[in-house]
Order: sequence, then structure tokens, then C-alpha cells
Amino acid sequence: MRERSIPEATVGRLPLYLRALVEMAEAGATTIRSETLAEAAGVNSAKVRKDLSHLGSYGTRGVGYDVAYLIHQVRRELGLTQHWPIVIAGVGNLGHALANYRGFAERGFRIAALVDVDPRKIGEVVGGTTVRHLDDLAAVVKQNDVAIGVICTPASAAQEVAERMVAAGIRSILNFAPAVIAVPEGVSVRKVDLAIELQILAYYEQRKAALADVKRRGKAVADLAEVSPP
Amino acid sequence: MRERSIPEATVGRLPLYLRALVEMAEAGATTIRSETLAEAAGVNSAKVRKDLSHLGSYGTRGVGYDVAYLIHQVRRELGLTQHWPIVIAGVGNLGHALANYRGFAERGFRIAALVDVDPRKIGEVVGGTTVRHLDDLAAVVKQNDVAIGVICTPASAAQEVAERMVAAGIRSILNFAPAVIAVPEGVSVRKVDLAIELQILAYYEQRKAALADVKRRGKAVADLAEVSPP
DNA sequence: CAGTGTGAACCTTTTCACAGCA
DNA sequence: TGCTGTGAAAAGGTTCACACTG
Repeated sequence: MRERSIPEATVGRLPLYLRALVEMAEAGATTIRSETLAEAAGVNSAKVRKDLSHLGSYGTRGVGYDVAYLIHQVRRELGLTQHWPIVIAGVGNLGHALANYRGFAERGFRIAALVDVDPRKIGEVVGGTTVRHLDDLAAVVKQNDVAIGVICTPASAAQEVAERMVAAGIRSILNFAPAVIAVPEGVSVRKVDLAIELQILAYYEQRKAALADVKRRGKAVADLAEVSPP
Repeated sequence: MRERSIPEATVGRLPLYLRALVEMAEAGATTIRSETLAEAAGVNSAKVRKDLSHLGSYGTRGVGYDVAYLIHQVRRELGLTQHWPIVIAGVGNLGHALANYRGFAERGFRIAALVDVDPRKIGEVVGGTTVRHLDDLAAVVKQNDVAIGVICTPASAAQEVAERMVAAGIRSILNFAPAVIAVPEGVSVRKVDLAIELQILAYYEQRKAALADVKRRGKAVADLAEVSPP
């Protein structure tokens, strides 16, 4: 293949493959089959092969993929050969957790700054970074060439923070606040909502309970089947 | 419609609609058009109508949807008319953040227990709940009829904790550990990986940078277009 | 001959566009 | 008239199955 613009679904899985590949490499593997990689990433092998074929033909028929080379290719495709300075806005519980999360640094994301508006938090050192005032955002972004912002504020502040980030030159935002934020064309937003994930689980859980109920009573089960999310 | 088993994609958006609807209700709205709800949820109106049609015909042509009634229907469909006791395993930074997150309680999720293996953490009170030993998991699950477990441990412990949860009778797991966990048939798992979200953003950010680069040099741009994630 | 790479079939999701109802 | 509800079309994603190759 080797085309511009990889399918969105594939992009979403590349980091998964990358993590699995790095683990394999650390375990000493030099070569890997699509089947093995699939298992480690929690998908099926056809998907792995199709996904990887979008990056190019990096496998060897009858053998598999060279682990180190594939890691390099996936990193390059994802843009992880460079380092990404990020800014976290909102140093509450979640902001704290993210600031201390070692997984970011391991993957090339450096926390350039933490910002908040609470005067009690400013000056505090969290995860090795001193908390600054939100007003310093523009300066920090310019100085460190920050392209990615993370919003960990309450929902009520999310839109304003997003606007400030965009004004400061940030073009990619990861939003943990339980709110929809509006941004101009050209700015990417991804959101993670912890409560939403639980609600989705609750739906399937409830259906499982209903199914068990029906089974117990010996009613027709056909139309309640397939209750688990794939 | 009103069929058993709503499409997965729709289930994923219902909590989004619910949040928007609750906000609308709090703001005093009694009726809402698909267009308005769509905007508040960050999707388009056709999607809203199709999604809601899976629950039944709860709208009024020419008018819209009754906010209070629709909230009730969405809640019922998601299984949020009942309360869900949950258990959080791993009281590190993220576990702390989740234990203190008010959004859970607001949506009917009650933290029945926090468990960890670190003796220094056991007995500590976090977000109003005392941390207990992982060994107490089965007892806690039985006693509180817990159906949902949340894993906030390091990746290395995730699989073991998942197995213990399943053994204790938990059938739905929300996994924050950066690891793929294997569970038996019938157990649902959803995962949230903070670092993966950033990597996906990095991909699109990198592509935007590449596009800007090409533009600056006046090269053909066509095959690099459509760089933003939808 | 084991395992990749990929057309083709299949399934899911999104979008369109408009009939039909309050 | 204004908006829902929904078939039909289009797009996107997954799975199958096998030709091909190191």
C-alpha cells in the first residue's frame, strides 16, 4: 500500500501494537508473527496484517516481521521519533495523576508546564514540574513550542481553557473534562470521559442480568442473545 | 424501532446525550430539538435522531423531544435507574483521582471498596472509603453485590487483578492499566489508555505539521489533505 | 511450507433526503 | 409549517480466503 493518510481505526491501534512490540523486544524477540502480535494486542491477526500493510510491506513471507524494524516504522508513522512537549491545565486529582504518570515520558511526551488558576496551587511542584498560572499559558507554549494541551479542569472551565489553548497556538487537545468543547477548524480534539465508560459497561451489565433472568424463567432467549460487547 | 440490542455505536453515545439532556433540564428546557441536542453532544442531528429512534419513538414531529421524558428513557435503557456498586483496585495516583471523582456518584456509581496490596496504603481513607487488602476482594464483592471492577494498577499486576475480580464474580471491567487483559467469555472489558490517546493526537499533529511544510514549499497538497480526525 | 499481503465479501455506521405527522 | 422517523445510498471497517513468496 504505502499511501498517504492511514485509516482512523488503524491509527487507533498502532499505539497498541507499538506497546506490544516494545514488550516483545524487551523480552528478547527479534521476529514476530501477525498471530502473536495480534494476541498481545488483543485483536485478530487479519487486522494486524491489514493495519501494518498500510505502513508498507515490512514483513517477510513465511517468517513474520522484524521486531526492531517494525517498532521503528510504527514510531515514525505515529510521529514519535520526535519529542512532544505538552501542557496540562487543571491540577486537581486527575491533573496530579497525569503529571505523575510515567507512561507519558516513556513514549516521548514531556510535560512542559502545569497551569491552574487556584492561587493555592500555583508554585506547588507536582511530578517535578512547578504549577504556573493559566495566564502564563501563551508564554509557555511559545517558549517550549507546545502543540498538545491536556484539559483536566472541571467541566465549567473547559471551554475557556480550550479557547486560551487555541489562542496560544495549541492545535491538539486531549479533553478529560466532562464537557463538549468547541474549537476552530484545524484543531483536533480527543476526549476521555471516565463516567461515560462506566455507563457503557453498565448497559452491557444490565443486559447480561436481563438475559440471565430470562434464561432462569425459561423464556425465549434468541432476541436477547449477543449481549457482550465484542 | 424498539428492538432488542441497540447498536454499539449508539450505546457509546447515549451517555453523551444524557449528560447534555441533564444540563438542558437544569437550564430549564422542557423540550429539545435534535439539532440542539446534537450541538450540545458534539455530533450531527441525523445521528441523534437515528440513535434515539432505537429506543422508541419518543419525539413529537414538529416539536422535538420532551427533555424529562427522554432523560428517563435514556437512563432506563442504559440501566442507570439502579445503583451500581463498583470496586477500584490500585490506589495510586489514578486510583486516588477516581476515588475522589464526583462524576461517578452523580451518575449512580457508588464506590463500594478500594483495594490495594501495599501495606502502607491499607487502612488509608481515600475519598471517604477505607482502602482494604486485595485479598478482601471476594468478600467485598459478595457483600455489596459488585458487578463492575476498575483496574488502576500498574500493567504488571493487571492480569492477576482481573482474574481475581472474575473469580470474585465481577463480570464487567474498566481497565486503566496499559496492558491487554484476558478474561473468560461473558466478561466485558473496556479499556482506557491515557498514553494511547496522546499518541493518536501526535499522529494527527505530525500530519498537520507535514501539511504546513508542504504548503510552505508550494508542493502538491492534494494527497496530504484531510489531515484532521473527524 | 509458513506466513504475509490483499482483493473480495460482508457487516456496521454514517449520511442523505424526504414522507408523514402534530 | 417544522421537525421527527426512517428507508436507501454511501462510506468505513472487518473478516475471509488464498495467491504469492522468502
